[in-house]
Amino acid sequence: MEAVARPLYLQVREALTARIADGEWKAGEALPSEFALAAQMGVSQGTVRKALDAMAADNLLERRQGRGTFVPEQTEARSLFHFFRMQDAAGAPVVPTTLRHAIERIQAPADVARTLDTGRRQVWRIQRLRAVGGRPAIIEHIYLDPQRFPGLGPDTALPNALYGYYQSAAGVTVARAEDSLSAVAAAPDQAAQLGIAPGAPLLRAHRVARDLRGTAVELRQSWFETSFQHYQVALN
Amino acid sequence: MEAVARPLYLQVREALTARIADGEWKAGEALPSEFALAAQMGVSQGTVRKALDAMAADNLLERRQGRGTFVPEQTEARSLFHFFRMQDAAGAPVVPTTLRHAIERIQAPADVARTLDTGRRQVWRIQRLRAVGGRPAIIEHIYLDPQRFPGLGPDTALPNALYGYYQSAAGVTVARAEDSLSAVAAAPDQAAQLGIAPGAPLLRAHRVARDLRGTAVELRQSWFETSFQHYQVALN
DNA sequence: GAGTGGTCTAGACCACTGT
DNA sequence: CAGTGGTCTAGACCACTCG
Repeated sequence: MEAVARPLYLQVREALTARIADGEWKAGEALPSEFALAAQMGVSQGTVRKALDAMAADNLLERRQGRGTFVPEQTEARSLFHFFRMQDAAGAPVVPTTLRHAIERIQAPADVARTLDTGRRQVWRIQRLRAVGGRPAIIEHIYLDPQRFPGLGPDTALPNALYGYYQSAAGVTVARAEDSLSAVAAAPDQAAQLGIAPGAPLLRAHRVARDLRGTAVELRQSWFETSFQHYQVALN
Repeated sequence: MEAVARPLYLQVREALTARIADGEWKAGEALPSEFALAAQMGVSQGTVRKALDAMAADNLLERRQGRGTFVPEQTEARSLFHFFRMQDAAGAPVVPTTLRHAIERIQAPADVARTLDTGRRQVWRIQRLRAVGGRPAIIEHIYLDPQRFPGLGPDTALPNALYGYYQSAAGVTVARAEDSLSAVAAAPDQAAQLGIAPGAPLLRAHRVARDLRGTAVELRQSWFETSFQHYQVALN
């Protein structure tokens, strides 16, 4: 049984995605020109263009007229724009800072082990308390597979935006994520950290982040104090 | 001062969007073929195709190979898929039913009047209590401008999915929306309606829905009881 | 079989970037 | 200036739908 032939431009797209995932071009570097890629892959320039345009639409590439086609860098601004949806009452993006964090190696909870496919191995858990406008506002629990993040340790210094760190330190590119949102009551220890009353409402986000190949690389739980910030979603 | 010439395919896209908004083709009807449109508008078929593809990507059109290019109908399935993001614990889409509703004409709160641009006029407010799996789970307050919905009255029978009603009864197509999410404590009357404890956490969504021209046509506040359903968001 | 959108190619010209 | 992506055109062929 032969699979149905997929369109050429999708094959080109997958081949290029795989080459990026393999590190053939690193973050910030340019791919060869459309004509060069077309010659390499034995297709027309128009077909390469269609593949590149589709990848750019999914934020897997950045095209700059007159310069080239680039593998995006997970800069802090880019991470915030794509993967952080909190805005203040005026609709302006919110930039959180980290007040404190802790990194531990723990036995993976069942759902974490299942999602990250870590089997019986231990996982890293990063806990962070983050502030918005100087005020404690976000609690995060982040789970990572030590096999994919060998450089991580209890004393690793972490930047504000983790996805840039994943990329530069472990070669892991977060390409997309899914958030599952609900409202929960603040537990006593959460309330103490955030300086609010126990039982006060918090917005909880359960996130699975995936790399270019679609493999889950991060599981994150966040609790947001939403009296002065909102989670913004565009629907169309 | 002449504005910079925009690309032809964007001009084509805007012209077609305006013609759809004007009702030249109604929901469910097909546009002329690519070649016919190209001849009409004096551009090549490839340029029309680029405009149509972009509109299809934004859910403004539906293309079906061998059949034609259609103006989408706001069926219940489509509305749910595009504008309702609740899923149950298993990740399956949730289909709410309406338990009861009330339609009143009220003085518009300031933010409603500003968003819908109704000035000093009164507005319609639709209140609904909705159930998921037979269990009260969602409270909605929906604000509409009577000038855009002249057929609406206190005794109007409403279907489950309002956006289909907007389209068929008032010729208003909801093309996109923005949700702003936060967590709040249930007020006593809300708790009573939902059968939960006062102060229990609810997920609140503040929505502005816009038509094809980008004009705000609906303002909606929803409160979700999220112990058995979640608001799902894809990020990329 | 006629008509539709989907794919693929080829080539021309424009707009922007860096040297 | 050379090289890049962006736009526009033209034409061929394929896959699907319907009568």
